[in-house]
Amino acid sequence: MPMSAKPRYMQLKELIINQISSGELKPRDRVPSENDLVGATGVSRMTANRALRELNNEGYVERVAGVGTFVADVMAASHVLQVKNIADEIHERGHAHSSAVLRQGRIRAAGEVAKALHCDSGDDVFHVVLVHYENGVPIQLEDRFASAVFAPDFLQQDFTSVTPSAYLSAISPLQEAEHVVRAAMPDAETREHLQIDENQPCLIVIRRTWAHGAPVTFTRLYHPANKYELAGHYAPPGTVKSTTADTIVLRNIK
Amino acid sequence: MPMSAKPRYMQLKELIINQISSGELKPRDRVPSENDLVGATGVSRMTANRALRELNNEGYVERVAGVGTFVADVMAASHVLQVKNIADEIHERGHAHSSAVLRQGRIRAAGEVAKALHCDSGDDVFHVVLVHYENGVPIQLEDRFASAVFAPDFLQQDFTSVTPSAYLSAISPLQEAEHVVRAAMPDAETREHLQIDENQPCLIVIRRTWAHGAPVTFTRLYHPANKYELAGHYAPPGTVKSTTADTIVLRNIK
DNA sequence: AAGTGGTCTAGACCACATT
DNA sequence: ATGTGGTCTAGACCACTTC
Repeated sequence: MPMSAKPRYMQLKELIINQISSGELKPRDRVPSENDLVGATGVSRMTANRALRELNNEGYVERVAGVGTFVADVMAASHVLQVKNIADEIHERGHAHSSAVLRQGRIRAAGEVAKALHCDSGDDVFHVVLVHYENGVPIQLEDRFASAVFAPDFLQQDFTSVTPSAYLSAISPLQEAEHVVRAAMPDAETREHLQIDENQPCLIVIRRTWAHGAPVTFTRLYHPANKYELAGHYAPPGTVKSTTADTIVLRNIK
Repeated sequence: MPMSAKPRYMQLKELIINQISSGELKPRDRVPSENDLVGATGVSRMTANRALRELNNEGYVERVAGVGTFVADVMAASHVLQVKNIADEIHERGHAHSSAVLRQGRIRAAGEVAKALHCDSGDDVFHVVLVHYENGVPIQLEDRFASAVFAPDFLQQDFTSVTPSAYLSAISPLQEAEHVVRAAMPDAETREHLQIDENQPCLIVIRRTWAHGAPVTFTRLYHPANKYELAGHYAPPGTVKSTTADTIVLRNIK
């Protein structure tokens, strides 16, 4: 009965998306099979198939023939503009990653930070500053704020072994991301931490991520402009099946 | 008869993609309807429907209920990392766009340019340099090289009325794009053209686009870093139906 | 053997555009 | 009136994994 405004496959999709968004279904959880949906909702199998197939194409779930359908892992994986872990990027280049934590604590949100995280000035948020090294060369200063309610164990983490990005991704899949890329001259402190040459700018990536409809992290990433650049490649869908979104990664210049 | 390696809907998709890639089907051309495919290939309508529906999701075609299916316009439109026309961006902000052509001619490809366009050193390529102004303020220096075989009328265009980007998009839909974002100090000439303050870096976007499997343009875009930034937003598929890829636009700071 | 996803069929009804 | 896409059904066969 296509009386209802929305088609049935769409209703099924929204049903499952809501369960994922609310946390009712967590990453790696099993999603109702096509036959489950047929039995539970009375649709035909083709309709259930379309719902799950589209959720798969959109990155919400993973399907394995003969096994089942599962909530997509970690995050909408390669979807969110390749929010790749800096440590993974470095390891993929065959280099050694290390990092130093300059600060890890609690801070009162104010101004830009409060605005970015949708909280009131004076609210407690977590704050971590660390420098990432590639083969001992500093390549990124990470200045990150995280909502306290979202990541209660934030202060107990050892961010030299698991990056903040990896830790936060493990807590909950990110659902939305906002990026800003800027160029600017570094201040004295940044220049020292990144060992930036005199008169060299830095490339700044500002990122905000959402989970469950609310912003959870606000991060500023500073990179020495003469050593690193952002690279992105887009190929038409279908040629590569892995992702529908563009991928952008930080890479060495030259 | 699912004897063939590839599923039939996939074969149909590839058939149509090939016709688009080869230029046999041009933007706005009518694509065979579902019933056409049923009659021509003997598949069921559901199979033809899936092929065309997926091509639509992937941006190759546009479908209009009651009318027909057509090759997607201009380019995989919003797909290629929102390769938006700078003039359109400025107009969307309600501002006035103007531009000045500094150079428009033929040049022998060499070094980086030859490599980027996959042609031999010494081959002729077109070269245009122009400055774009927003309300009279210079915001972008465009340094563009275009394959001569791809755009034979390049030298006859008036790029102050139609930007090179718009002109090239109209010739053929772009199929692949590569971006690099860097920060660097401008050289003296660039600083003068963009009226960049002393000691201010610029944000550089380097873009290469493909059509029909070969690179056709290679462009360097320089922006005053204290006035402009790149902003991108990613929302999960399904929430917004327009595009599956991220969108990144140049925008004012503050 | 049972369950899963992957695909395909041959019908069907609908809302909508064009003619 | 015809053709279009949009959706849905109730079956079917297959390859695969798990038990």
